[in-house]
Amino acid sequence: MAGVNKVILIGNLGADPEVKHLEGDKVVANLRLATTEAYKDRSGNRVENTEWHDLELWDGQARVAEQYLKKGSQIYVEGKIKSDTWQDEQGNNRKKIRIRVLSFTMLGSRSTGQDGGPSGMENMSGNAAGSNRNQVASEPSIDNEEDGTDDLPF
Amino acid sequence: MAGVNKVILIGNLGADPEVKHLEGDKVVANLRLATTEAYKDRSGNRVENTEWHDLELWDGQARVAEQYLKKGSQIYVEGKIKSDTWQDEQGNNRKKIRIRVLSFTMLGSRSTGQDGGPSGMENMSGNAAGSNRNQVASEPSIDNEEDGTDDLPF
Amino acid sequence: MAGVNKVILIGNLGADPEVKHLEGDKVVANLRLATTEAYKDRSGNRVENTEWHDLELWDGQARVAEQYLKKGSQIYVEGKIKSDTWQDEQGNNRKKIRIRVLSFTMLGSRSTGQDGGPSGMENMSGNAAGSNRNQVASEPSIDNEEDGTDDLPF
Amino acid sequence: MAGVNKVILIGNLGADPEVKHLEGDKVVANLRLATTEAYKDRSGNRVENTEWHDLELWDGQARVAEQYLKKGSQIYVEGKIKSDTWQDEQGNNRKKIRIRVLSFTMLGSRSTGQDGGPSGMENMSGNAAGSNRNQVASEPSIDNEEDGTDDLPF
DNA sequence: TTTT
DNA sequence: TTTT
Repeated sequence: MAGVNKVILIGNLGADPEVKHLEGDKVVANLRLATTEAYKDRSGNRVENTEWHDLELWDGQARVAEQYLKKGSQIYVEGKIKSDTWQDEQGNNRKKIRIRVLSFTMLGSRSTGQDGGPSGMENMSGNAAGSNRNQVASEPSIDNEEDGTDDLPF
Repeated sequence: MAGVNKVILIGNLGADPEVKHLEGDKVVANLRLATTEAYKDRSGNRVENTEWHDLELWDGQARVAEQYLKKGSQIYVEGKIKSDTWQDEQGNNRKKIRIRVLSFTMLGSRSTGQDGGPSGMENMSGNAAGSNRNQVASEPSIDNEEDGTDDLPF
Repeated sequence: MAGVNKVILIGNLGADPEVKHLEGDKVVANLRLATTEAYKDRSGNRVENTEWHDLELWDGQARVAEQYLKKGSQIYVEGKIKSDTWQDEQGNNRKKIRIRVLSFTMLGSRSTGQDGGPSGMENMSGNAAGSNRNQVASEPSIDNEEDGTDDLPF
Repeated sequence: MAGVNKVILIGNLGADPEVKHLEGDKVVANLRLATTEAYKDRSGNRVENTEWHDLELWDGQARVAEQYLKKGSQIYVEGKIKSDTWQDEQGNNRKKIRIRVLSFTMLGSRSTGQDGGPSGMENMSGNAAGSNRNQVASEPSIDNEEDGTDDLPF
């Protein structure tokens, strides 16, 4: 008991978020995130290795993702590992792992303009994504007033 | 903007929690936590190095700590670095750093049953302390003022 | 570029480590780790949810795991997500995710002395598994061949 | 025993790195890092709160910091809390906390030029700072094959 | 399949 | 001041 299941990622989106608006005001967003590491192999050659992660966000987080993230966005993500299991057509047990995102933050979104002034976006995203509210998160089917309006950048 | 300030500790309490019940139902608990690392120096001798951390817990967390933690308890802690600044008697600027605990979990409390106690204890603590709260985050049915006013203790 | 891919787990082993000694002195250990979270559903009922993780350890770490871990052991794990992909018999693309363990620490091994064993064990494991190595990592003045032999508690 | 002392930060440098080259090829860099969180107070007003951290890097990390970081740089940092204690002029015991950086990564340093091609810098920093080598930390003398063969199990 |  |  009393387990810990925590994932921390920094990477870039491989595509725009896929967002589904479900009944009852529920929203889910799926993201593909690439984390790349680089190291030198035995011969001293630089090797790059990219891992792709399937992220799942709900409700407030999903709405923020829909609005502010797009292909290429660099984000910091905090979440947990979550597996879905099912039987495929052949009756084999299958398992798929997703990262259930509990909080995220946009990175490096300095509005290109070195000092173009606050685009507002970063702040809003910062606020909404809630790097610091990462202990808060959102349960899909749950009225999640913690962050409440906070997950919504308005 | 959009920062991350996260601390993860595993260690043992150097003393029983110090708990203060304030007006307005607020509670604050202060803990001293030791994290010990061991390594071998150049001569191959084992060296131990202990770092002491000042932890601060509020309200729900503080109450759980008061009830279940004591000197020697091993815990997993998640929180953030928080500095207090003030002027000392000589008028010098002083600064003290504390870890504001956002969640914790009791470890290794294999009911050795030192002194009995409800076997359900770990669960309660696990649940209440919310090791899982931070993964799960929102307790559906629980008034979860966490970040709310909680970051502003007064 | 410059990604982060980090996993932090605390849980219990569902079985003894499976260890394979390969040619060339290489060793790999596979562990099944359960992380359990508890929360209350909308009706206020306590719900437990367990996630099973496939861990993979190499060489020094694997040897320590082989020697000191067993079914039921509670450990802290730090690692990264790593996917294997292949084609199954039907020619479908398949993917399996594992946690590549970079360090681990035994927890709560308060020598209840289930079956005796060297009381110094925890230290050795602590040292060897190197939970602290990853925090210590490089000591400025120390020739820190990293994980090298250092992962071996001898 | 077997403690964990881990700090994860994302923020911006308040000033250029202060670097000291010591005898014996040792180098130490000190950084001031700001992590900002934003939340809404009880009245719904947006509040920003900035925490300043004193970071300490050694050798390889210090050299990379010296070369690539400057005031305003956004970085991801992994390290541990480390306290220095001493007596001040009045004979009072004083304590100062620093974050000993074990790895860092530059963020958002997309060479402004959307696709200006690899400036090289990011890669180098990525490689050197070793977001992924973050369990490894600074190799005094660099050539950091640690994970090297280790990530390649054969 | 663990743990409480 | 903890723990091993």
